[in-house]
Amino acid sequence: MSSSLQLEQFLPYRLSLLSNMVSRSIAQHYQEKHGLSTTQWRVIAVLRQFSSLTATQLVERTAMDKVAIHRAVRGLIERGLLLRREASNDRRRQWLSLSEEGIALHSQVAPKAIEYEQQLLSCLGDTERAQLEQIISQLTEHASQLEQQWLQETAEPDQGSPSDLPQSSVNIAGE
Amino acid sequence: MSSSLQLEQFLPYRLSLLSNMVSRSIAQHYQEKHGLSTTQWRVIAVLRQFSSLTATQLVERTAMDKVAIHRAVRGLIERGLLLRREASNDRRRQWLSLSEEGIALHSQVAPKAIEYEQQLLSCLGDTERAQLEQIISQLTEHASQLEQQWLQETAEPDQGSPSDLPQSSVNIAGE
DNA sequence: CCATAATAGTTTCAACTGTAACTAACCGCA
DNA sequence: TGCGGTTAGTTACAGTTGAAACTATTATGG
Repeated sequence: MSSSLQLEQFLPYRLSLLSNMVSRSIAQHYQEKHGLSTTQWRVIAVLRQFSSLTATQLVERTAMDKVAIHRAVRGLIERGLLLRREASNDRRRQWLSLSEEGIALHSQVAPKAIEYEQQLLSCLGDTERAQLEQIISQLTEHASQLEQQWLQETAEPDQGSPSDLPQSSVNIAGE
Repeated sequence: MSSSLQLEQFLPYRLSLLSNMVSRSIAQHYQEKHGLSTTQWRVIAVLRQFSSLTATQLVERTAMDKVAIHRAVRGLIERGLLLRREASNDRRRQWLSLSEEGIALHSQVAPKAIEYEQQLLSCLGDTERAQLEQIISQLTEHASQLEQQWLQETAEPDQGSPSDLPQSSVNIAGE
């Protein structure tokens, strides 16, 4: 029983700390030097890979919600970093792609991001990196399933069993 | 060279995805069932451990900024979940502690959080869990150092060497 | 075909968040 | 004692965020 946790021991909390720190570090760079939000940078990164996507496809690929994508895209278009043209077969859709300037910006920022990743990982050996990759994949997939479950549990409208699954009577947790 | 990354391969992005998923799952529960924000829940969790802390100590222990803590605390006091009394020796400070109701609430939420952590980790073997713990610790410490560095780099007001450390000329990155 | 539903993108609004400024209390040293 | 500097907590404000409503267009099925 690894019950009786403290906040500092609690995996979700530690993950959140780490992730925030990492995000802040990189965001620092592209925000202050290039005036990009995180969402905007993600849009650019994804469009560099896929050349041309619709907003909905961006939503799928970046795991951000459509309002966020909309706003990011609007800002990028205003700055001339993105091009937009209507899809010929469906006038609701519009294809988005990087402009020359967008590509140029990407090639300024991407190396920095990669550099950061390298530096971050430099504290791990090759084996550890492989383990990390593997573990994150597993956790992500599993967490995605759990999210569904927990979402439904919460959504249940009636009494049923408010606190079934009597669980360790213990101490803490965060996040 | 692990250059030429795609967003889905980029560690900071993957970390962010995982962390958000995990946070959302748990937050789901204490937000919808108990009307607690993440910060509020963290405050409760920490105060359950330490019985009595000042706001400043909470800031240190939760890694959230003082305005966030202030607002969380105010909300909790209004709901009668927290007690506040002025420190005798320093009238600026005030000791915060859980009320009976606060403790009761904690004992409703904590098991759920622990249960979630258990479920999440159930997709890993014992070895993997140990590795994960270890790697996260290392990364967190290292990331904390890097954050300082990158912060300074950005803050540098002059030209100096805008892009020293010529790095892989490559492809992508997110976040 | 027309009516209904679904989808893509956009707008609105209210809540949340962080930065910076502010107030009150303490500290230290002359 | 009293004045600059520091610290604890609070407030104000401006920017960001997400849920839900809305518009325009396309798909469906009777």
